[in-house]
Amino acid sequence: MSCWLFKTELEKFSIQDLAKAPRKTTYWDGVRNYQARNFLRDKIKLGDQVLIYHSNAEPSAVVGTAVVVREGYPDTSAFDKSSRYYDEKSKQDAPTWFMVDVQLVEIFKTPQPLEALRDIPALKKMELLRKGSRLSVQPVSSQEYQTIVRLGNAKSGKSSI
DNA sequence: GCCAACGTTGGC
DNA sequence: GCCAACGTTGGC
Repeated sequence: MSCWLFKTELEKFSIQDLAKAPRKTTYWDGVRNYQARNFLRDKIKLGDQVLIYHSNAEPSAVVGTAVVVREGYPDTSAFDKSSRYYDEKSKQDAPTWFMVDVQLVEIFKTPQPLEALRDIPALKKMELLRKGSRLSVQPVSSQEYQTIVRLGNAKSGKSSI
């Protein structure tokens, strides 16, 4: 069982959109970075836990959790000419891009803004907090995951640590 | 296979 | 909207 963090731009797809989706489940399409693709295709397994992060938000924050309900399969948006994620190089019989399906677990009572996470010693090494980090699908240690979930479910941001 | 130019991400 | 950091592309 592994833990991950998925970024999404607030205005494109939010955790509230996920909550409204049928069975609170969505395919995580549009990832167009090879390192992130490799995680989606090879490493992310059924039942893995996912932190959902809103980027380009006020403030940008980890806002909840989801669980992987389908492992990597071809990202069909790459084949769709009308999609903003269309990629002519990705072929049906040799897809370049992959996606997984995730189901909402919970929306945090207390979203965890980037700025606050930077102050938490247990998260010192977290990929999200590295300068210049842009990876939109990234591994998270179980300790980091648990730390953030505990804070997210607490009534106020910092008291429980 | 180097690297400059370009495009994108994402915090601020 | 700015721009730093990063990834990708393509000429050579």
